[in-house]
Amino acid sequence: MKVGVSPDTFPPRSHEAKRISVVDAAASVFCREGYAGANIDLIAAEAGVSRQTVYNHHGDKEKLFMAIVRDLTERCNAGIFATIATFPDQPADLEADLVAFAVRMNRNCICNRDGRFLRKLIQAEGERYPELFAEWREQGPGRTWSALAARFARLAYAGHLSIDDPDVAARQFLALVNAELQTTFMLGGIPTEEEVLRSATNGVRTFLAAFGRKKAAAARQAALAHA
Amino acid sequence: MKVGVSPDTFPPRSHEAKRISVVDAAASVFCREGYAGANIDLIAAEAGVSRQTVYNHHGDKEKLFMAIVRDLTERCNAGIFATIATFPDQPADLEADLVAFAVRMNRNCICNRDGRFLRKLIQAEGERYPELFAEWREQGPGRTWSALAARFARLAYAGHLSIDDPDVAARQFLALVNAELQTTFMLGGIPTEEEVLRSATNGVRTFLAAFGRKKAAAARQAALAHA
DNA sequence: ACAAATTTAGACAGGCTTGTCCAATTCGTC
DNA sequence: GACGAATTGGACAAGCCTGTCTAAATTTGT
Repeated sequence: MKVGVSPDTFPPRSHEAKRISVVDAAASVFCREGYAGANIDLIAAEAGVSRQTVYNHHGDKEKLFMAIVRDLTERCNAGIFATIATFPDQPADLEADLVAFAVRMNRNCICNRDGRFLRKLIQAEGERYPELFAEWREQGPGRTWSALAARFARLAYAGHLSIDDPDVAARQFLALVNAELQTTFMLGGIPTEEEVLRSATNGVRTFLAAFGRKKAAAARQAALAHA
Repeated sequence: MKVGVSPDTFPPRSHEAKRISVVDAAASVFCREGYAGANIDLIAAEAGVSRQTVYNHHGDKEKLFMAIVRDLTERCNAGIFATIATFPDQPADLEADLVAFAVRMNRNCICNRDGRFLRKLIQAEGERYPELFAEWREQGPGRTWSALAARFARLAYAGHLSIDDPDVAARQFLALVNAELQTTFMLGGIPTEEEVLRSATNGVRTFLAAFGRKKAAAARQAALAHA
């Protein structure tokens, strides 16, 4: 929208800076206090601006909330796709590469500020704003899991894995590498680097035991036949 | 406190009935609206009592909230341990029995009213009441996972599974059988019976591919040696 | 049927929050 | 240095919510 001869300078500099400041503070307060408990005065104070400035920029408590969610959704999706782009398509050491990928995924998308905030807002207010979070649902998990599934399918096609349903495998991969962080996530905490690494290591090990090419394939076929 | 010759009849009947009614309504409203957004008038109306009765029984909004959380925690833990007691220690058909167990676990503990409510309250207000939820953390996930790990260890000892670390296996089991329900949980929804069954089936299949006795053991050892 | 306890509806004060308005001040730009 | 736009602090009305109080109505046990 901002079309001008000299880009990025037309709107006054600190105007946009304050807007960002307000958005950041609002995300933090909405997360901490919930929608009803979030207090515009507190947001303004935390952003270092006056209450009137908050209203000037975003008009309304509800509009402000919507802006926050859209902002977080956009940034999180961008981060997730950027990280999926680093998927090890041609792994040197499959286990080590997948562990590293899982750690990146956690650090850059799930444990970082935006990820934690968006998750909490969705959990807390998702039912109240269906249309807002339906957008997230389609753009986020839907596209993300497909993209990840495509990478796993390619890895299987190249002979590194033995996978029947790449979509299922992708979801299970994410579930496994986060298996030991659930309690921490539940309480809104931030796992340590070591916890993230251990959960990813254990998760990838089990994932490869199930989907690895070597001998697991036989066991997997046996299990399927047995069912 | 209620010491009497004829137990359970000393306090008037509908007194306790109203108390339960208030607790149920409060759980629902706290969940839906968040702590700050929960409105005592609405709780009273939803419970079919007057506002004053709510105050007579629980004294305070915060005390009421505490009572709700304690109540839910207690009931959920009881349900979880009751369900763990149905773990297939001597499986006829390991895959089918584990799938059935996973479905029971989901239906009776995670997807039911108490489970969904407690999860949402912990996520939303956990940081605000650390001592309250610390109790849950120790009594809930801590003891639950240990108990489940013990069952898996017994299954491995009996030769049905090949497990190195039962605690890790137990957490991964739960993560796998819930892998496809994450998005639904996140938005507070209730998965259909079919979704629960499919997620459990896929999860158990992968779990057995990784920890099953037949040939996966060899693959697992290979993966370990390779790391 | 009686007496005690509980419940109810409504009014009420006190406090907090949202959103608006306005005059004074500061900031960025020419 | 001067102009215009943005920001500030504060006051303000309106509404909502909590928690208390009261008198009337209802329920309970005997």
